[in-house]
Amino acid sequence: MAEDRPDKRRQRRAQTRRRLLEAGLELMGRRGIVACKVEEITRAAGVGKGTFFTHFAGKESFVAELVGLVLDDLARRVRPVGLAPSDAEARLAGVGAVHLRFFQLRPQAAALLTEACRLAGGEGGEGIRRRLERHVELVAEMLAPAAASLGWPAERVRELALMLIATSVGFFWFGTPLELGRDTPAALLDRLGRALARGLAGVRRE
Amino acid sequence: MAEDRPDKRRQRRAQTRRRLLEAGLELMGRRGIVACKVEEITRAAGVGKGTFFTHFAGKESFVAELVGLVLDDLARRVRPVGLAPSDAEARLAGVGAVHLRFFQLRPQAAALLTEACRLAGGEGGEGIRRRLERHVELVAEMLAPAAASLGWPAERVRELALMLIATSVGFFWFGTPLELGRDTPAALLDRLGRALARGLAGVRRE
Amino acid sequence: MAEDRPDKRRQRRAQTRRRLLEAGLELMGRRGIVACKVEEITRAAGVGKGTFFTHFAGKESFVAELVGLVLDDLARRVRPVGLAPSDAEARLAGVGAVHLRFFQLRPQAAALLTEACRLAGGEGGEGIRRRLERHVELVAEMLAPAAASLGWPAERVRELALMLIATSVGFFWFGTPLELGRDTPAALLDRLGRALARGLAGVRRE
Amino acid sequence: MAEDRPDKRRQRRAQTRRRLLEAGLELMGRRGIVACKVEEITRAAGVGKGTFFTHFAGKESFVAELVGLVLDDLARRVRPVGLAPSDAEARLAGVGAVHLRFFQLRPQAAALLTEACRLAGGEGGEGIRRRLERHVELVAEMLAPAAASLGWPAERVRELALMLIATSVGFFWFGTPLELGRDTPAALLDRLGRALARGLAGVRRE
DNA sequence: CATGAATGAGTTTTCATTCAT
DNA sequence: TATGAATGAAAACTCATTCAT
Repeated sequence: MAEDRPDKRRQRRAQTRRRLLEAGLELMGRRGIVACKVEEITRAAGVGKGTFFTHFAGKESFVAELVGLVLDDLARRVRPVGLAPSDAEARLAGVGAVHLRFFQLRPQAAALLTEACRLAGGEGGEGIRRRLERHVELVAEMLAPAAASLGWPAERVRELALMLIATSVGFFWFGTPLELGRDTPAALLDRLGRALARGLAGVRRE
Repeated sequence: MAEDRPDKRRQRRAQTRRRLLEAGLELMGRRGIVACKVEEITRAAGVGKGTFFTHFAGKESFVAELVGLVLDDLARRVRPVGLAPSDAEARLAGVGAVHLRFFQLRPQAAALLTEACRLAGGEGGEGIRRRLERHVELVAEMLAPAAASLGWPAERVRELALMLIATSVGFFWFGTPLELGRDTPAALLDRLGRALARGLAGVRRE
Repeated sequence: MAEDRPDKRRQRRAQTRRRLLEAGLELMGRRGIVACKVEEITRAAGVGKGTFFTHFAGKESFVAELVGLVLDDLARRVRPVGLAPSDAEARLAGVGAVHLRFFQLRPQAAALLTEACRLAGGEGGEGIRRRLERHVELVAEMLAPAAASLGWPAERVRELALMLIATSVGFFWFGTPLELGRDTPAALLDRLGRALARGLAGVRRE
Repeated sequence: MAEDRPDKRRQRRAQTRRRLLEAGLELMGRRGIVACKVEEITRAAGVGKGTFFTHFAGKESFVAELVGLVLDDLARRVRPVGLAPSDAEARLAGVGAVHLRFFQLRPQAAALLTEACRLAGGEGGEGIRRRLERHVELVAEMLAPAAASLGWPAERVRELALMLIATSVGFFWFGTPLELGRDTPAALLDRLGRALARGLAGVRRE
C-alpha cells in the first residue's frame, strides 16, 4: 500500500529477486533441484508463491539463472589467476585450487551444477548448456599455452579443462553423502590441486 | 507343492529381472533417474508395469541394485590392476585408465552414479551410500602404498580415491551435454589418465 | 504327485477350502474386507495364491460365502430359542442374548457382516443381500407373535427384527475400536439383552 | 502483504471447503468411503482434483473431518434433550428418538460413521476414534442418572450408550440394502425409540 | 489341480503453473 | 505488482485376477 517512489519499488523488487535466488541455491543445492519445491523457495524468501513467477519464467529458467550466478562468481575468482604472469603449471595449479576451494565452501553450488547438467542435455536447457560451455572455454583458454607447449592437441584443450572442472565439482558432489571433502584441510586440498595441475600440465606423449 | 519345472520358471523370472535392469540402466542413464518412468522401463523390457514391482520394492531400490551392478562390474575390472606388481604411479595410472575407459564406454553408468548420489544422501539411500563407500575404499586401498611413500596422511587416502573416481565419472557426466569425452580417442584418454595418476602420485609436501 | 484315491483328494480339497474360509473370516474381520489381500489369506491358509481362485469365483463371492457361513452358524444357535415354548418376551430376550453372545465371541463376524453390508447394496451383491434378508426374516418370524399381540403392524415386524440384529452387530462393531464390549461380562450382556427384549416386547401404542 | 480483499478470498475458500464436505458426505455415504474416489467428490463440488488436497491432508483426514461434522450436528440435537427436566426413561427415550430420526433422515451419515469406524481402528485413525469416544461419552453422561438408580454399574454406562448409538446407526446401515428403515413412519420409529428406552431404562438385576 | 509370475486398470497424491483479486 | 487459491497432468504403486507350467 505504501506508495513509494519507483526507485524504492525497483530496489525492493531487485532485493526480492536476490532473496529468491539465494534461497534457491541453498535449498536446491541441499535437497536437490527436483525435490525442492517452488513453494519452499518462496517461503524461505518470505514472499508469496506467485511472486516467483513474476521474477522467473519457470523453475527451469530459475535454475539456469542460478547456474549463471554460480559460474559468474566462479569465473570472477578464476580469471585473476590467468592474468598473473606465471608458468603453465603454476597457472594450472592456481585454477585447480580456486575451483576446489570454491566448491568446498559451496557444496550447494557443486550440487546445483551437477544436477543442472541433466537439464542442459534436454530441450530447453540450451541456456544452461551454453553457460557451462562458456566456463569450459574460459578454463580451456587458460590451459591452452601449457597444452601447446606439451604437444597436447590444441583442439582438445577443452577436454583438459573439462577434466579439471569435473574433478573439483565431482569431488564435493560425491564427497557429500560420503562425508568426505567438507572437512578436508585447505592445505591438503591445495596439495591435491597442485598435484592435479602438475599431472595435467605434464600430460605428454611418452 | 513341488513344481513340475521350477527351474524353467525361475530361469524365466531371472531373465525378466535382468531385462528390467538392463533397460533401466540404459534409460535411466540416458534420460535421468527421475525423468525415467517405471512404465518406460517395463515397456522397454517388454513386460507389464506391475511386473516391475514384483521384482523390486520400488524405484529407489531398483536404482540401488543398478548402482550395485555397475560398481560390481567396475570393481571387477579395477581389481586386477591392483594385483599386478608395479610401482605406485603405474598402478594409479592403471586404475585411472580403467575408470576413464569404463565410463567412456558407459556414459549411462556415469549418469546413473551421478544421479544416484543424490539418493545416497536422503533417507532410504543407505544401500547406495554404502555401495559407493565400498568402491571408494577399494580404490583407496590401491592408492595407500603410493600415498604412504609420499607423505600423504594415511587417513586421507580416501580423498585421493574419491578424486580419481569423481574425475572419471564427472568427466563424462559433464561431457555428455557438451559433447565432450564421448569421442575422445582412447589414446588421449590414457594420457589423461596417466597424467592424472602422475599428478596424484606426486602429491607431496613441497 | 501323490496319486491318492479320489476320495482323499476331494477331502484334501475340502480341507483347503475350509482353511481358506477360516483364514478369510479371521483376517477380513480383523483388518477389513478391502484391506485384506487375497494373498494374505492364501498365505495364512498355507496354499498358493492361485488356489484361491480355483475354490471361489473371486473375492466378492468369497465374502458372500463367508457371510453365509456366519449367518448359518448364527441361525443354528437362534432357532432352538424359537422352538422352546415360552412367552413372547422371554423368546425375544433369548434371541437377543444369543445374538449378543455370538458376536461378543466373534467380533470378526460382526465386522464382516457390517462391511459386507456395503457390498450387499452394490451390483453383484444380491447373494449377500438375500442371505441377510433371510436372517432378518428368521428373526422376524420369531418376533411375529409378540408383535401381533402388541398392536405392532404385522408387515413391520421385520423392522423389529432388524433393530435387534443391528444392535448386536453394531454394538461390537463400534465397540471394537473404542475397546468396549469385548470385556463386558456375560451377565451384563444378558441383562442388556433382556432389557432390550423387554423394551421391544413392550412396544405399543400409548 | 496485506490483501485487497482477503475477506472475499477467504469466504470463497470456505465455501469451496464446505462444498467439498457436503459432496463428500453425500457420495461417501451413498457409495462407500473406499469406493468413492476423490475425483468424484471434486467433480461433484465443481472444483479441480488438486483443490481437494489444498483443503485436506488426504482422504483419511477428510473422512475424519466429516465424522466430526456429523457428530457435532448430532450432538447439537441430542444435548437439549439432556437439559430438559424429565425422568430417566423419558430422557433416554428422547435421546433414542433423536438418534433414530437423525439417521433416518441422513442414511449417508449412518453409512459414513459405520465405515469410518474401520479407520478408527487403524493407525492414523486416532482423530476419528477420539471423536466417536466423545459422542459415546456425551450419551453416557445423559444415561448415568438412570443407570445409577437402576443398579447398573456406573463404570459400564458407556456400554449402555454404545448400544443406543449402535442400534440407531446400525438400523439404517443394515436397513438400507434391505430397503428397511427409510420408509418406516416416524410414529413407528418413535415407538421403537421409546420401547428401546423403556427396555434400557428397565435394565435391572432381576 | 496347484502354483506363482505376470498383468494393467485404477487410485491417491504431488507440484509447477495460472490467474482472479 | 503481489498473492495464494485453484488446477490437472503426471507418476508411483497396489492388487484382484489370469494363465502357462
